[in-house]
Amino acid sequence: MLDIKFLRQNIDGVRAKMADRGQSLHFDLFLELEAKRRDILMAVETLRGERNEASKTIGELKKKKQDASQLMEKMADVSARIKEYDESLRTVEEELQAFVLTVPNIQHHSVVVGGGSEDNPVVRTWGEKPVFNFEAKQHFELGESLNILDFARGAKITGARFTVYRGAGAALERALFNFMLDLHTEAHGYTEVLTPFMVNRESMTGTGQLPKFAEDLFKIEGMEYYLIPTAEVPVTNIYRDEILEEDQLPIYHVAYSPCFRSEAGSYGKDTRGLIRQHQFNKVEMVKFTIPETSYDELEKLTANAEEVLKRLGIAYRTVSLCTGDLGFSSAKTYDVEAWLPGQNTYREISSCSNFEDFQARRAAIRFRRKDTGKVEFVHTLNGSGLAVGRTVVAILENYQQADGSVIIPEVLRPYMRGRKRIPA
RNA sequence: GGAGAGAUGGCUGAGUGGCCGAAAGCGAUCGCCUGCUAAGCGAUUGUACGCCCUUUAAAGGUGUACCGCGGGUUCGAAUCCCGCUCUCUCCGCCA
Repeated sequence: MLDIKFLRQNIDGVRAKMADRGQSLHFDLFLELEAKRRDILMAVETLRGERNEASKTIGELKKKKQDASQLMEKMADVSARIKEYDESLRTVEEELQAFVLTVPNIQHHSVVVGGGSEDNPVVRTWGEKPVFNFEAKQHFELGESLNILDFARGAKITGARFTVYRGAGAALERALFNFMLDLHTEAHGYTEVLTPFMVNRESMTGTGQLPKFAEDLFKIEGMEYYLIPTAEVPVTNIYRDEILEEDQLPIYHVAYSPCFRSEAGSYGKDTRGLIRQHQFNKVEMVKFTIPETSYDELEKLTANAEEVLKRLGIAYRTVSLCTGDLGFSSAKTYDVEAWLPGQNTYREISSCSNFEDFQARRAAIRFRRKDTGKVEFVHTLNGSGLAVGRTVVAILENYQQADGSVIIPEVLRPYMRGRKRIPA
Protein backbone atom coordinates (compact mmCIF):
# COMPACT_ATOMS: atom_id res chain seq x y z
CA MET A 1 0.00 0.00 0.00
CA LEU A 2 1.23 3.44 -0.86
CA ASP A 3 1.09 6.34 1.55
CA ILE A 4 -2.12 8.26 0.96
CA LYS A 5 -0.44 11.56 1.61
CA PHE A 6 2.35 10.69 -0.78
CA LEU A 7 -0.17 9.60 -3.37
CA ARG A 8 -2.10 12.84 -3.06
CA GLN A 9 1.00 15.00 -3.40
CA ASN A 10 2.69 13.04 -6.19
CA ILE A 11 -0.26 11.93 -8.19
CA ASP A 12 1.25 12.66 -11.61
CA GLY A 13 4.51 10.89 -10.86
CA VAL A 14 2.63 7.85 -9.60
CA ARG A 15 0.36 7.87 -12.63
CA ALA A 16 3.41 7.77 -14.92
CA LYS A 17 5.02 4.96 -12.94
CA MET A 18 1.82 2.94 -13.09
CA ALA A 19 1.57 3.49 -16.83
CA ASP A 20 5.03 1.91 -17.14
CA ARG A 21 3.65 -1.09 -15.28
CA GLY A 22 0.74 -1.26 -17.68
CA GLN A 23 -1.70 -0.07 -15.03
CA SER A 24 -4.30 2.58 -15.47
CA LEU A 25 -6.08 3.44 -12.28
CA HIS A 26 -8.80 5.88 -11.35
CA PHE A 27 -6.60 8.46 -9.73
CA ASP A 28 -9.18 11.19 -10.29
CA LEU A 29 -11.65 9.24 -8.23
CA PHE A 30 -8.99 8.89 -5.57
CA LEU A 31 -8.34 12.63 -5.41
CA GLU A 32 -12.04 13.28 -5.19
CA LEU A 33 -12.51 10.79 -2.37
CA GLU A 34 -9.49 12.06 -0.51
CA ALA A 35 -10.72 15.66 -0.66
CA LYS A 36 -14.14 14.52 0.47
CA ARG A 37 -12.64 12.60 3.32
CA ARG A 38 -10.78 15.61 4.63
CA ASP A 39 -13.85 17.83 4.35
CA ILE A 40 -15.95 15.45 6.36
CA LEU A 41 -13.19 14.88 8.85
CA MET A 42 -12.82 18.57 9.49
CA ALA A 43 -16.57 19.02 9.92
CA VAL A 44 -16.99 16.11 12.26
CA GLU A 45 -13.95 17.01 14.33
CA THR A 46 -15.21 20.54 14.79
CA LEU A 47 -18.54 19.20 15.98
CA ARG A 48 -16.87 16.79 18.32
CA GLY A 49 -14.79 19.60 19.75
CA GLU A 50 -18.00 21.54 20.36
CA ARG A 51 -19.59 18.62 22.05
CA ASN A 52 -16.59 17.97 24.29
CA GLU A 53 -16.64 21.60 25.34
CA ALA A 54 -20.39 21.56 26.04
CA SER A 55 -20.23 18.30 27.93
CA LYS A 56 -17.69 19.79 30.23
CA THR A 57 -19.96 22.77 30.83
CA ILE A 58 -22.91 20.51 31.50
CA GLY A 59 -20.90 18.67 34.08
CA GLU A 60 -20.03 21.91 35.82
CA LEU A 61 -23.59 23.20 35.71
CA LYS A 62 -24.90 19.99 37.22
CA LYS A 63 -22.36 20.13 39.96
CA LYS A 64 -23.66 23.59 40.82
CA LYS A 65 -27.21 22.23 40.62
CA GLN A 66 -28.03 24.55 37.75
CA ASP A 67 -30.24 23.77 34.83
CA ALA A 68 -28.45 22.33 31.82
CA SER A 69 -31.36 20.92 29.90
CA GLN A 70 -31.21 23.46 27.11
CA LEU A 71 -27.58 22.74 26.37
CA MET A 72 -28.22 19.03 26.64
CA GLU A 73 -30.96 19.22 24.09
CA LYS A 74 -28.71 21.10 21.75
CA MET A 75 -25.96 18.55 22.17
CA ALA A 76 -28.32 15.68 21.52
CA ASP A 77 -28.85 17.29 18.17
CA VAL A 78 -25.11 17.75 17.63
CA SER A 79 -24.51 14.11 18.50
CA ALA A 80 -27.03 13.07 15.90
CA ARG A 81 -25.21 15.11 13.30
CA ILE A 82 -21.89 13.63 14.34
CA LYS A 83 -23.36 10.22 13.81
CA GLU A 84 -24.41 11.12 10.30
CA TYR A 85 -20.99 12.49 9.47
CA ASP A 86 -19.37 9.41 10.95
CA GLU A 87 -21.37 7.23 8.67
CA SER A 88 -20.45 9.09 5.51
CA LEU A 89 -16.86 9.28 6.69
CA ARG A 90 -16.79 5.54 7.08
CA THR A 91 -18.19 5.05 3.61
CA VAL A 92 -15.62 7.35 2.05
CA GLU A 93 -12.77 5.76 3.97
CA GLU A 94 -13.85 2.31 2.88
CA GLU A 95 -13.93 3.39 -0.74
CA LEU A 96 -10.57 5.07 -0.34
CA GLN A 97 -9.09 2.01 1.30
CA ALA A 98 -10.51 -0.24 -1.39
CA PHE A 99 -8.84 1.89 -4.03
CA VAL A 100 -5.48 2.21 -2.32
CA LEU A 101 -5.29 -1.54 -1.72
CA THR A 102 -5.47 -2.13 -5.47
CA VAL A 103 -2.60 0.21 -6.34
CA PRO A 104 0.61 -1.74 -6.91
CA ASN A 105 3.95 -0.70 -5.53
CA ILE A 106 6.10 1.84 -7.33
CA GLN A 107 9.00 0.20 -9.10
CA HIS A 108 12.60 1.11 -8.28
CA HIS A 109 14.25 3.43 -10.80
CA SER A 110 16.59 0.65 -11.88
CA VAL A 111 13.72 -1.50 -13.09
CA VAL A 112 13.55 -1.72 -16.87
CA VAL A 113 10.29 -0.81 -18.60
CA GLY A 114 9.02 -3.82 -20.49
CA GLY A 115 5.98 -5.85 -21.38
CA GLY A 116 6.68 -9.34 -20.11
CA SER A 117 9.26 -11.94 -19.18
CA GLU A 118 10.91 -11.70 -22.62
CA ASP A 119 12.02 -8.18 -21.66
CA ASN A 120 13.73 -9.14 -18.40
CA PRO A 121 17.41 -8.27 -18.60
CA VAL A 122 19.82 -11.05 -17.63
CA VAL A 123 21.98 -9.81 -14.78
CA ARG A 124 24.44 -12.72 -14.63
CA THR A 125 24.83 -16.37 -15.43
CA TRP A 126 26.76 -18.99 -13.50
CA GLY A 127 27.93 -22.54 -14.03
CA GLU A 128 28.39 -24.97 -16.86
CA LYS A 129 25.41 -26.58 -18.47
CA PRO A 130 25.93 -30.33 -18.42
CA VAL A 131 26.66 -32.01 -21.72
CA PHE A 132 25.11 -35.43 -22.28
CA ASN A 133 25.96 -37.99 -24.92
CA PHE A 134 22.36 -39.11 -24.81
CA GLU A 135 19.06 -37.36 -24.99
CA ALA A 136 18.27 -35.63 -21.72
CA LYS A 137 15.03 -36.74 -20.14
CA GLN A 138 12.55 -34.55 -18.38
CA HIS A 139 12.30 -34.91 -14.62
CA PHE A 140 8.87 -36.56 -14.64
CA GLU A 141 10.11 -39.31 -16.92
CA LEU A 142 13.07 -39.87 -14.62
CA GLY A 143 10.94 -39.66 -11.53
CA GLU A 144 8.49 -42.24 -12.79
CA SER A 145 11.09 -44.66 -14.13
CA LEU A 146 13.06 -44.42 -10.87
CA ASN A 147 9.82 -45.00 -8.97
CA ILE A 148 10.39 -41.94 -6.80
CA LEU A 149 7.62 -39.67 -8.11
CA ASP A 150 4.07 -40.95 -8.45
CA PHE A 151 1.85 -38.48 -10.23
CA ALA A 152 -0.99 -40.93 -10.86
CA ARG A 153 -1.36 -41.75 -7.17
CA GLY A 154 -1.19 -38.08 -6.25
CA ALA A 155 -4.04 -37.43 -8.65
CA LYS A 156 -6.01 -40.31 -7.21
CA ILE A 157 -5.58 -39.25 -3.63
CA THR A 158 -6.37 -35.61 -4.25
CA GLY A 159 -6.39 -34.49 -7.86
CA ALA A 160 -4.30 -32.96 -10.61
CA ARG A 161 -1.16 -31.12 -9.53
CA PHE A 162 -0.59 -33.29 -6.47
CA THR A 163 2.22 -35.81 -6.23
CA VAL A 164 3.37 -38.66 -4.05
CA TYR A 165 7.13 -38.87 -3.45
CA ARG A 166 8.48 -42.30 -2.68
CA GLY A 167 11.70 -43.67 -1.23
CA ALA A 168 14.76 -41.77 -2.46
CA GLY A 169 12.45 -39.11 -3.91
CA ALA A 170 10.94 -38.33 -0.52
CA ALA A 171 14.41 -38.49 1.06
CA LEU A 172 15.79 -36.11 -1.57
CA GLU A 173 13.07 -33.56 -0.93
CA ARG A 174 13.68 -33.75 2.81
CA ALA A 175 17.45 -33.60 2.37
CA LEU A 176 17.09 -30.50 0.24
CA PHE A 177 15.11 -28.40 2.66
CA ASN A 178 17.29 -29.47 5.54
CA PHE A 179 20.38 -28.55 3.55
CA MET A 180 18.88 -25.17 2.62
CA LEU A 181 17.84 -24.38 6.18
CA ASP A 182 21.27 -25.30 7.51
CA LEU A 183 23.01 -23.21 4.87
CA HIS A 184 20.96 -20.09 5.53
CA THR A 185 21.09 -20.37 9.29
CA GLU A 186 24.75 -21.34 9.61
CA ALA A 187 26.43 -19.54 6.69
CA HIS A 188 24.09 -16.63 6.01
CA GLY A 189 22.96 -15.60 9.47
CA TYR A 190 19.22 -16.26 9.27
CA THR A 191 17.12 -17.27 12.26
CA GLU A 192 14.89 -20.20 11.52
CA VAL A 193 11.19 -19.94 12.24
CA LEU A 194 8.40 -22.45 11.85
CA THR A 195 5.01 -20.81 11.47
CA PRO A 196 1.36 -21.69 11.02
CA PHE A 197 0.51 -22.80 7.51
CA MET A 198 -2.94 -21.25 7.71
CA VAL A 199 -3.37 -17.55 8.30
CA ASN A 200 -6.21 -15.13 8.80
CA ARG A 201 -7.45 -12.40 6.49
CA GLU A 202 -5.40 -9.65 8.11
CA SER A 203 -2.18 -11.49 7.44
CA MET A 204 -3.07 -12.07 3.80
CA THR A 205 -3.91 -8.40 3.44
CA GLY A 206 -0.69 -7.39 5.15
CA THR A 207 1.51 -8.99 2.55
CA GLY A 208 -0.73 -8.09 -0.38
CA GLN A 209 -2.40 -11.39 -1.36
CA LEU A 210 -5.77 -9.95 -0.40
CA PRO A 211 -8.00 -8.38 -1.44
CA LYS A 212 -6.78 -8.48 -5.03
CA PHE A 213 -5.64 -12.07 -5.46
CA ALA A 214 -8.24 -14.06 -3.59
CA GLU A 215 -8.75 -16.44 -6.51
CA ASP A 216 -5.16 -17.67 -6.15
CA LEU A 217 -5.73 -18.82 -2.57
CA PHE A 218 -7.27 -21.83 -0.91
CA LYS A 219 -9.70 -20.77 1.78
CA ILE A 220 -10.86 -22.91 4.68
CA GLU A 221 -14.56 -23.60 4.50
CA GLY A 222 -16.61 -21.61 6.95
CA MET A 223 -13.69 -19.60 8.37
CA GLU A 224 -11.62 -16.62 7.46
CA TYR A 225 -8.52 -18.79 7.33
CA TYR A 226 -6.42 -19.36 4.25
CA LEU A 227 -3.72 -21.85 3.33
CA ILE A 228 -0.48 -19.96 2.80
CA PRO A 229 0.79 -19.63 -0.79
CA THR A 230 4.28 -18.95 0.61
CA ALA A 231 5.92 -18.66 4.03
CA GLU A 232 6.40 -14.99 3.20
CA VAL A 233 2.90 -14.44 4.55
CA PRO A 234 3.20 -15.83 8.09
CA VAL A 235 6.84 -14.78 8.47
CA THR A 236 6.31 -11.18 7.40
CA ASN A 237 3.26 -11.00 9.63
CA ILE A 238 5.25 -12.05 12.68
CA TYR A 239 5.88 -8.36 13.32
CA ARG A 240 2.54 -7.02 12.13
CA ASP A 241 1.29 -4.08 14.23
CA GLU A 242 4.59 -3.81 16.04
CA ILE A 243 7.14 -1.08 16.52
CA LEU A 244 10.65 -2.52 16.48
CA GLU A 245 13.78 -0.87 17.83
CA GLU A 246 16.37 0.17 15.26
CA ASP A 247 18.90 -2.01 17.12
CA GLN A 248 16.90 -5.10 16.27
CA LEU A 249 17.30 -4.52 12.54
CA PRO A 250 18.05 -6.06 10.20
CA ILE A 251 16.09 -9.18 11.07
CA TYR A 252 16.74 -12.24 8.92
CA HIS A 253 14.33 -15.16 9.05
CA VAL A 254 14.30 -18.38 7.14
CA ALA A 255 11.34 -20.74 7.17
CA TYR A 256 10.40 -24.03 5.67
CA SER A 257 6.77 -24.38 4.68
CA PRO A 258 4.50 -26.13 2.29
CA CYS A 259 2.85 -23.68 -0.10
CA PHE A 260 -0.67 -23.95 -1.45
CA ARG A 261 -1.71 -22.26 -4.67
CA SER A 262 -4.89 -22.60 -6.65
CA GLU A 263 -3.07 -21.80 -9.91
CA ALA A 264 -6.27 -20.33 -11.25
CA GLY A 265 -5.72 -19.17 -14.78
CA SER A 266 -2.82 -21.48 -15.51
CA TYR A 267 -4.84 -24.38 -16.86
CA GLY A 268 -2.83 -26.33 -19.36
CA LYS A 269 0.48 -24.83 -18.22
CA ASP A 270 3.15 -27.20 -16.92
CA THR A 271 0.56 -29.89 -16.43
CA ARG A 272 3.14 -32.63 -16.21
CA GLY A 273 5.57 -32.99 -13.37
CA LEU A 274 6.54 -31.01 -10.33
CA ILE A 275 6.88 -27.56 -11.86
CA ARG A 276 3.42 -26.28 -11.05
CA GLN A 277 1.74 -28.00 -8.11
CA HIS A 278 -1.12 -27.00 -5.84
CA GLN A 279 1.10 -27.98 -2.93
CA PHE A 280 4.87 -27.69 -2.85
CA ASN A 281 7.62 -27.18 -0.32
CA LYS A 282 9.67 -24.05 -0.13
CA VAL A 283 12.36 -22.54 2.04
CA GLU A 284 11.78 -18.83 2.28
CA MET A 285 14.08 -16.05 3.41
CA VAL A 286 12.52 -12.89 4.83
CA LYS A 287 14.27 -9.70 5.86
CA PHE A 288 13.22 -6.62 7.79
CA THR A 289 15.57 -3.68 7.33
CA ILE A 290 15.89 0.07 7.70
CA PRO A 291 15.15 1.87 4.42
CA GLU A 292 18.74 2.91 3.69
CA THR A 293 20.04 -0.65 3.43
CA SER A 294 17.23 -2.51 1.73
CA TYR A 295 18.74 -2.55 -1.75
CA ASP A 296 22.08 -3.82 -0.47
CA GLU A 297 20.11 -6.43 1.42
CA LEU A 298 18.31 -7.42 -1.77
CA GLU A 299 21.65 -8.10 -3.46
CA LYS A 300 22.75 -10.21 -0.50
CA LEU A 301 19.45 -12.04 -0.37
CA THR A 302 19.69 -12.90 -4.04
CA ALA A 303 23.28 -14.05 -3.55
CA ASN A 304 22.07 -16.28 -0.69
CA ALA A 305 19.55 -17.92 -3.00
CA GLU A 306 22.17 -18.35 -5.73
CA GLU A 307 24.54 -19.93 -3.24
CA VAL A 308 22.20 -22.90 -2.90
CA LEU A 309 22.50 -23.61 -6.61
CA LYS A 310 26.24 -23.05 -6.57
CA ARG A 311 26.68 -25.61 -3.84
CA LEU A 312 24.42 -28.01 -5.67
CA GLY A 313 26.42 -27.42 -8.83
CA ILE A 314 23.48 -26.36 -10.96
CA ALA A 315 23.89 -23.73 -13.66
CA TYR A 316 21.61 -20.73 -13.40
CA ARG A 317 21.03 -17.22 -14.55
CA THR A 318 19.61 -14.27 -12.71
CA VAL A 319 17.22 -11.85 -14.35
CA SER A 320 15.81 -8.55 -13.16
CA LEU A 321 12.08 -8.43 -13.71
CA CYS A 322 10.91 -5.64 -15.99
CA THR A 323 7.90 -3.48 -15.17
CA GLY A 324 5.50 -5.75 -17.03
CA ASP A 325 6.60 -8.85 -15.11
CA LEU A 326 6.99 -7.31 -11.67
CA GLY A 327 4.71 -8.56 -8.91
CA PHE A 328 2.03 -6.37 -7.38
CA SER A 329 3.78 -5.62 -4.09
CA SER A 330 7.35 -5.53 -5.32
CA ALA A 331 9.54 -2.53 -6.08
CA LYS A 332 12.28 -4.70 -7.56
CA THR A 333 12.60 -8.42 -8.11
CA TYR A 334 15.39 -10.73 -9.22
CA ASP A 335 14.38 -14.13 -10.46
CA VAL A 336 16.98 -16.87 -10.23
CA GLU A 337 16.43 -19.41 -12.97
CA ALA A 338 17.95 -22.86 -12.87
CA TRP A 339 19.08 -24.61 -16.02
CA LEU A 340 16.88 -27.60 -16.86
CA PRO A 341 18.49 -29.82 -19.51
CA GLY A 342 15.37 -31.94 -19.93
CA GLN A 343 13.37 -28.89 -20.89
CA ASN A 344 16.38 -27.22 -22.48
CA THR A 345 15.53 -23.96 -20.76
CA TYR A 346 16.01 -21.89 -17.63
CA ARG A 347 13.14 -22.05 -15.13
CA GLU A 348 12.45 -19.83 -12.16
CA ILE A 349 13.55 -21.45 -8.92
CA SER A 350 13.71 -18.37 -6.71
CA SER A 351 12.20 -14.92 -6.71
CA CYS A 352 13.86 -12.27 -4.55
CA SER A 353 12.05 -9.00 -3.96
CA ASN A 354 12.35 -5.73 -2.17
CA PHE A 355 8.93 -4.49 -1.17
CA GLU A 356 10.33 -1.35 0.42
CA ASP A 357 7.64 -0.06 2.80
CA PHE A 358 4.70 -1.36 0.74
CA GLN A 359 3.99 -4.42 2.86
CA ALA A 360 5.16 -2.72 6.04
CA ARG A 361 2.56 0.01 5.62
CA ARG A 362 -0.21 -2.51 5.03
CA ALA A 363 0.91 -4.63 7.93
CA ALA A 364 1.94 -1.69 10.17
CA ILE A 365 5.47 -2.94 10.79
CA ARG A 366 7.51 -0.01 12.02
CA PHE A 367 10.71 0.82 13.82
CA ARG A 368 11.93 3.61 16.03
CA ARG A 369 14.98 5.58 14.92
CA LYS A 370 17.63 5.51 17.55
CA ASP A 371 18.85 9.09 17.12
CA THR A 372 15.53 10.90 16.64
CA GLY A 373 13.05 8.57 18.30
CA LYS A 374 10.87 8.88 15.19
CA VAL A 375 8.76 5.97 14.05
CA GLU A 376 9.05 4.81 10.44
CA PHE A 377 8.04 1.85 8.35
CA VAL A 378 10.62 -0.88 7.90
CA HIS A 379 11.48 -2.30 4.52
CA THR A 380 10.58 -5.93 3.92
CA LEU A 381 12.25 -8.31 1.52
CA ASN A 382 11.88 -11.93 0.74
CA GLY A 383 13.15 -14.59 -1.57
CA SER A 384 12.90 -18.30 -2.07
CA GLY A 385 15.89 -20.14 -0.86
CA LEU A 386 14.74 -22.23 -2.80
CA ALA A 387 11.55 -23.76 -4.14
CA VAL A 388 12.24 -27.34 -3.09
CA GLY A 389 10.16 -29.21 -5.65
CA ARG A 390 11.73 -27.32 -8.51
CA THR A 391 15.15 -28.00 -7.05
CA VAL A 392 14.34 -31.70 -7.20
CA VAL A 393 13.48 -31.16 -10.84
CA ALA A 394 16.81 -29.43 -11.44
CA ILE A 395 18.78 -32.17 -9.70
CA LEU A 396 17.06 -34.99 -11.56
CA GLU A 397 17.58 -33.33 -14.92
CA ASN A 398 21.12 -32.08 -14.36
CA TYR A 399 22.49 -35.18 -12.64
CA GLN A 400 20.86 -37.81 -14.83
CA GLN A 401 23.07 -40.51 -16.25
CA ALA A 402 22.96 -42.49 -19.48
CA ASP A 403 21.53 -45.51 -17.64
CA GLY A 404 18.69 -43.46 -16.19
CA SER A 405 20.16 -43.28 -12.70
CA VAL A 406 20.70 -39.96 -10.94
CA ILE A 407 23.83 -38.91 -9.05
CA ILE A 408 23.19 -37.17 -5.75
CA PRO A 409 25.09 -33.87 -5.42
CA GLU A 410 27.86 -34.15 -2.88
CA VAL A 411 26.54 -31.56 -0.44
CA LEU A 412 23.32 -33.52 -0.07
CA ARG A 413 24.91 -36.87 0.71
CA PRO A 414 25.30 -36.22 4.44
CA TYR A 415 21.57 -35.54 4.47
CA MET A 416 20.87 -38.86 2.75
CA ARG A 417 22.90 -41.17 4.93
CA GLY A 418 25.84 -41.07 2.54
CA ARG A 419 23.85 -42.13 -0.47
CA LYS A 420 25.59 -41.27 -3.78
CA ARG A 421 23.14 -42.26 -6.43
CA ILE A 422 19.54 -43.10 -7.09
CA PRO A 423 19.90 -46.33 -9.07
CA ALA A 424 17.94 -47.02 -12.21
C1' G B 1 -17.39 -29.56 24.60
C1' G B 2 -18.87 -27.59 29.99
C1' A B 3 -17.87 -23.89 34.18
C1' G B 4 -15.42 -19.54 35.74
C1' A B 5 -11.86 -15.24 35.47
C1' G B 6 -9.65 -11.68 32.62
C1' A B 7 -7.85 -8.15 28.28
C1' U B 8 -5.60 -0.58 30.33
C1' G B 9 0.64 2.88 27.73
C1' G B 10 7.56 -0.41 26.41
C1' C B 11 6.43 -3.55 31.11
C1' U B 12 3.89 -4.17 36.12
C1' G B 13 -0.57 -2.22 37.63
C1' A B 14 -4.61 1.58 39.58
C1' G B 15 -8.93 3.50 37.78
C1' U B 16 -16.62 1.61 37.97
C1' G B 17 -20.07 7.87 34.16
C1' G B 18 -17.49 14.22 33.53
C1' C B 19 -11.62 16.88 36.91
C1' C B 20 -8.60 10.33 32.53
C1' G B 21 -4.31 10.03 27.19
C1' A B 22 -5.15 7.78 31.71
C1' A B 23 -2.34 7.31 39.07
C1' A B 24 1.89 4.80 40.94
C1' G B 25 6.12 1.85 40.13
C1' C B 26 9.68 -0.15 36.71
C1' G B 27 12.22 0.69 32.29
C1' A B 28 14.13 4.29 28.70
C1' U B 29 16.12 9.20 27.19
C1' C B 30 18.29 13.96 28.48
C1' G B 31 20.46 17.03 32.24
C1' C B 32 22.67 17.72 37.22
C1' C B 33 25.64 15.59 40.88
C1' U B 34 29.95 12.28 41.41
C1' G B 35 37.66 10.46 41.38
C1' C B 36 35.15 5.78 38.78
C1' U B 37 30.89 2.58 39.41
C1' A B 38 26.50 2.36 42.14
C1' A B 39 23.12 5.43 44.48
C1' G B 40 20.70 10.30 44.41
C1' C B 41 18.18 14.78 42.19
C1' G B 42 15.39 17.13 38.10
C1' A B 43 12.97 16.95 33.35
C1' U B 44 10.98 14.17 29.39
C1' U B 45 8.65 9.64 27.97
C1' G B 46 2.51 6.50 23.02
C1' U B 47 0.30 6.19 18.07
C1' A B 48 -2.67 7.89 14.05
C1' C B 49 -5.27 11.47 11.33
C1' G B 50 -6.68 16.74 10.37
C1' C B 51 -5.84 22.03 10.63
C1' C B 52 -2.54 26.42 11.51
C1' C B 53 2.45 28.12 10.88
C1' U B 54 6.41 27.11 7.62
C1' U B 55 10.06 26.53 1.61
C1' U B 56 4.32 21.07 0.04
C1' A B 57 11.08 19.90 5.23
C1' A B 58 12.07 19.73 10.38
C1' A B 59 10.49 21.97 14.77
C1' G B 60 6.26 24.25 16.93
C1' G B 61 1.00 25.31 17.89
C1' U B 62 -3.92 23.35 17.85
C1' G B 63 -7.92 19.78 17.31
C1' U B 64 -9.87 14.77 16.95
C1' A B 65 -9.55 9.58 17.73
C1' C B 66 -7.48 5.38 20.25
C1' C B 67 -7.81 1.73 27.46
C1' G B 68 -8.76 -6.33 23.04
C1' C B 69 -12.46 -5.73 18.47
C1' G B 70 -17.46 -4.14 16.86
C1' G B 71 -22.16 -2.11 18.13
C1' G B 72 -25.57 0.36 21.79
C1' U B 73 -27.22 3.68 26.05
C1' U B 74 -25.95 8.92 27.43
C1' C B 75 -25.28 15.93 26.75
C1' G B 76 -20.75 13.01 28.03
C1' A B 77 -18.05 6.02 28.24
C1' A B 78 -11.58 3.02 29.87
C1' U B 79 -15.89 2.97 33.29
C1' C B 80 -22.89 0.92 31.97
C1' C B 81 -25.39 -2.74 28.19
C1' C B 82 -25.04 -6.34 23.90
C1' G B 83 -22.15 -9.30 20.37
C1' C B 84 -17.33 -11.13 18.93
C1' U B 85 -12.09 -12.40 19.45
C1' C B 86 -8.13 -13.78 22.37
C1' U B 87 -5.76 -15.27 27.11
C1' C B 88 -5.81 -17.84 31.83
C1' U B 89 -7.89 -21.60 35.54
C1' C B 90 -10.80 -26.07 36.47
C1' C B 91 -13.52 -30.42 34.33
C1' G B 92 -14.17 -33.64 30.00
C1' C B 93 -12.04 -35.31 25.36
C1' C B 94 -7.75 -35.86 22.39
C1' A B 95 -2.17 -36.49 18.74
